[in-house]
Amino acid sequence: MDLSELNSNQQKAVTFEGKHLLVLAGAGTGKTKTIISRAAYLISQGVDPGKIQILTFTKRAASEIINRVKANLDNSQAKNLNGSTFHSWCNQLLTKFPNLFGTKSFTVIDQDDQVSIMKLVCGNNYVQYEDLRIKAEGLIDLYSFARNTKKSLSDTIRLKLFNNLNDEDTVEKIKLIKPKIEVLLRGYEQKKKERKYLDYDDMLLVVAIRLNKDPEARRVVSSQYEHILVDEMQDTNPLQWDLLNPFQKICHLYCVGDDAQSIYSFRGADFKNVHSFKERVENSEVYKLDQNYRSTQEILDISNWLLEQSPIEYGKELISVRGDGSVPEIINVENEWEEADFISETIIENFTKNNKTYKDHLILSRSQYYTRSLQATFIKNKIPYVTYGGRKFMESAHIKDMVSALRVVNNKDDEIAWMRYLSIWEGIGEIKAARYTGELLFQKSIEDCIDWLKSIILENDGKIIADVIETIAKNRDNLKEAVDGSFHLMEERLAFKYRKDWENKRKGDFPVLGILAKNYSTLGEFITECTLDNATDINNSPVLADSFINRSEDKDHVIISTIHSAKGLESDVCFVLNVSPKAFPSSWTLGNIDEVEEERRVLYVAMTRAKNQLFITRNIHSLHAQSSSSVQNNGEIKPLQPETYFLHGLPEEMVEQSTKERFEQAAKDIEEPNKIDLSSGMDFS
DNA sequence: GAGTTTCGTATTTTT
DNA sequence: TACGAAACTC
Repeated sequence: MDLSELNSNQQKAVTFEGKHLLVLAGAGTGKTKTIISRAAYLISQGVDPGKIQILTFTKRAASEIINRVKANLDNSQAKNLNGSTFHSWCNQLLTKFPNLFGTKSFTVIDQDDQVSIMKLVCGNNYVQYEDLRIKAEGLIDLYSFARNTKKSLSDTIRLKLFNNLNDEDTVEKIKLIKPKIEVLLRGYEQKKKERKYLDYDDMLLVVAIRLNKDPEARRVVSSQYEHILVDEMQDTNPLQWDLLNPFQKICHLYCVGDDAQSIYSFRGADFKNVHSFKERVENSEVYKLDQNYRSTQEILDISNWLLEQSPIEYGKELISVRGDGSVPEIINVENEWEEADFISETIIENFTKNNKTYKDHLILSRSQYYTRSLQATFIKNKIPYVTYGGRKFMESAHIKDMVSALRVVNNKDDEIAWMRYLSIWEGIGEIKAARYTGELLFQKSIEDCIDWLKSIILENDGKIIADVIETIAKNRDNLKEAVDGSFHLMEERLAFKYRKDWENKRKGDFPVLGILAKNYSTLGEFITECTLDNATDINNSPVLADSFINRSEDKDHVIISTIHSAKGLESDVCFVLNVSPKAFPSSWTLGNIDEVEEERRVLYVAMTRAKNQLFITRNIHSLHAQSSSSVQNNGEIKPLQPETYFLHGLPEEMVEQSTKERFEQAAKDIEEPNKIDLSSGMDFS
């Protein structure tokens, strides 16, 4: 274990000898490096790698950390090191100790499934649902938020639906709708129980509750772990804290985080939690890292400036070890196509003339949705790219269809899966599917279900409906065969259902699913892992790394990422898209201070990804709208306040506005925002 | 009742 | 986009 590459503060943190530690590390100060070195250090000190558990929020972060620890040591030394997301860790515990947690057999459901169940419940409780203008999605959001933050339903309703107002009028309104919402949420819980479903939050909750109240459970689990290493501590929510808390009695907690990078409050995270670490954890220390190794000083200057404008005191000033570089540039564009053109041109120029690779470029967007035109432009210009944080493989409709067949074999009471599976077939719509599902739930075993299917729907291609299930049931021990065999039977129907983009988009996913399946020995494991593991980009999947698909790290391509998915990433040249009024902060925040400040941190995270060059694009039309007023969708005219734009008041010398000719006029307009402009910001296209 | 087409609408962020 | 609801046809 070589400590010479670490500075003295990092060394101090890595070789910490006390019980528990929180490392507060600003952006680019070596947070990931510290956690990696810590794991390697512990192993080199003789700790059994199997007794170290690294916890992260995304699968990618987990596998990256594990891989880098391995690279740090002789490969075999770190072989049993555990790294997983909070959810997949809990799943391991639930599977490993089914008796302890009372989880003999269960099906993990994702958000789509949650919504499907909630829709069923709303249908059954029309009286409550009728005049409640909340969609099933909204109800699930409320439910999940309340459980993650451990807030009461009333408080959650106030916070989410009434902008946290507390006046008499609001209190009355809440009193009125709360009982209705409660009936629906209880209905949802009932359904979950009946069908043995665990949603994402349940996975954490079941483990947390048991560990907190049962010393025996703590004893059993404590024999498994000595050190828990937590990445991105600022993003933990009260529920996750409940999960970690019991471990302070039985393990060493080693947490790293940065309050200025907390961007998950929508999931219940509260960055102030890191501030109370010392009070909540006995025998703990807090260390700080503040030397930035990533970026040039100019990039840190604008990032520091952004944080200074916040009413929240972060007490943070990043200082660059690397020194000066070039000033960040703001590119003012007409529209997103011009934005896309600018980025394409810059990348191509860097690639052909400036000796840079595609990989040196990172493009960050507030939302996945916004990168559409950019992706189109990249395709046109033949710029290779990958996206992080996009639609997920396992979430795509055709894969879910196939998985629904696997699910009913795994758990024949899986109502949602039966509905989906039956609806695939010709002649079966919502009504018939519901009727059949009702019958199937009465059957004792999957074999009975197969017999029932055969007996009832032999006409048309009815037989195939049973055959698919039978094929899977027969191949429970050979999942690849189960997938390939059932696909063979379903292909014709699926090809028809998705005929619009079957050949070039969907068809190829099924062999991939088969390869994924090969790695699992039981259906339950496979289904659960697929649900939890956002086996997102197939290129990056550790499971597929050894198969025919190359790993994305080996290829050269631009990365397009949402800012949320970009934590931990860094890049030579970084573009932050559409930093315009009403986008930063988003008009969705409605001026709610906590949300606005979170948006500020989102932008902060984005800016601090850049090593040498930071490009910020923005739309000139929204700048004009800024100085006038806007018509709300209720017809009300609401004046916009200039200070609700993060870059308002940015000192001129901190950035360079684009010098390209076609941007010059725009730059002038920004200096004189009140000038009447005939192209008043209305986009008639 | 099922299937098809069209239209509209809403799209922050993730496990 | 892309998904769902509504409108239309069989």
